[in-house]
Amino acid sequence: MKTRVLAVVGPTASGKSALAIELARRLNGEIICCDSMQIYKQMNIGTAKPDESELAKAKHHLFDFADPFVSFSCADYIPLAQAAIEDITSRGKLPIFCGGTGLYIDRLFSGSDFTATEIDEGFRRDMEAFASEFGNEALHGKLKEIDPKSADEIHPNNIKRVIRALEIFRTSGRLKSELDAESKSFESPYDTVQIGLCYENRELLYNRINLRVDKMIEAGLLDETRSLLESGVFEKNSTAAQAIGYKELLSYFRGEKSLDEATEDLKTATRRYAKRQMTWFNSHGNVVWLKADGRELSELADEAEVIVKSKLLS
RNA sequence: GGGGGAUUUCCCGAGCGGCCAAAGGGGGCAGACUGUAAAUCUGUUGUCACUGACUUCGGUGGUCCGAAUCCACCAUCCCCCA
Repeated sequence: MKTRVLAVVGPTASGKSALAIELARRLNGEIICCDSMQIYKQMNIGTAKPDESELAKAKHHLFDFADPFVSFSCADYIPLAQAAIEDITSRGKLPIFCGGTGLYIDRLFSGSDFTATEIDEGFRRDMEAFASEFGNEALHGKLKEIDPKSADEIHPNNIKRVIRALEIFRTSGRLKSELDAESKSFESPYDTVQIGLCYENRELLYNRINLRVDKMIEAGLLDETRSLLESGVFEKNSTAAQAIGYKELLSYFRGEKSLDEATEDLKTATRRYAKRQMTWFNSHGNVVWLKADGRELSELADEAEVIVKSKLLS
């Protein structure tokens, strides 16, 4: 019998955290972060990490532990998440993933492993240089020679992915298209259910986002950004430096924009991110959607509880 | 009171007589995604009976075969002199 795992997914600001906590309470579960930014230390307000009172309501894993100066990736995440599942399950509890990083959940749930391939920073830099000198098409041409199938699926302008495909061949001697095909045949080691929060009326979600950003500013996002800025994280090309919430405020600190303008940029970036998440979750995994428009947490939790009990815990 | 400049499609902003439904960017909408994923990338964005037609470039009139582009007047905004 496979290990049962639950996930609460959906776009940013949709109310995932609160629902996950409530479900943890009702179903004897513990929460595991599947958010690529909430894992970092020193990034609290901007990533909307659960606060003290929320942390007190349920046991949380994989939040607030990574060093923002060290790049962290999906491949680093998977073994940690697997260990967390094992730990929680061994104590007779239900692991509940909560977060909006679709790729992490997708790879974890499908039993992917990245151990066959590696990263090669130097190679990446060389390829970037090649692309800027000879053009994206030329770089794409290299991939076409060794792995035409992948080349066909990756747009020439998406340099990062073209480079990764080349990197896979360089570090493992295997083709990305081949590895992808293999991974599709893996059987998931878990029995999973993904509960997604969606808003039929997009404006409602966007309002929540706008409001949350305002609250973040009130809660001291500027100070948090300033200290991260002073620490030098944003000069590093790390994953953490990409977090929405800080980089948009940088133009304010540099005196290029007013606080209002920078705040607007932050809201816009967050809304666009939410849209990308919706696109992802709509086409990955079998998400059971819960309409969240104007509904109380208890109501959503009731519905989610029924779904989980029938689909996962029966 | 006198002189000069501006007004472009949701926003910013090019265009300065035909090749303009109008560059480019932003935003919106849709999509992709297997080691940076809160990242990266793609498509689309006046209307319709959509390989064509129709309505748009502050307003009204005019010049011209033809105008967002030229002229006149009006409106609004900005700058300089008083």
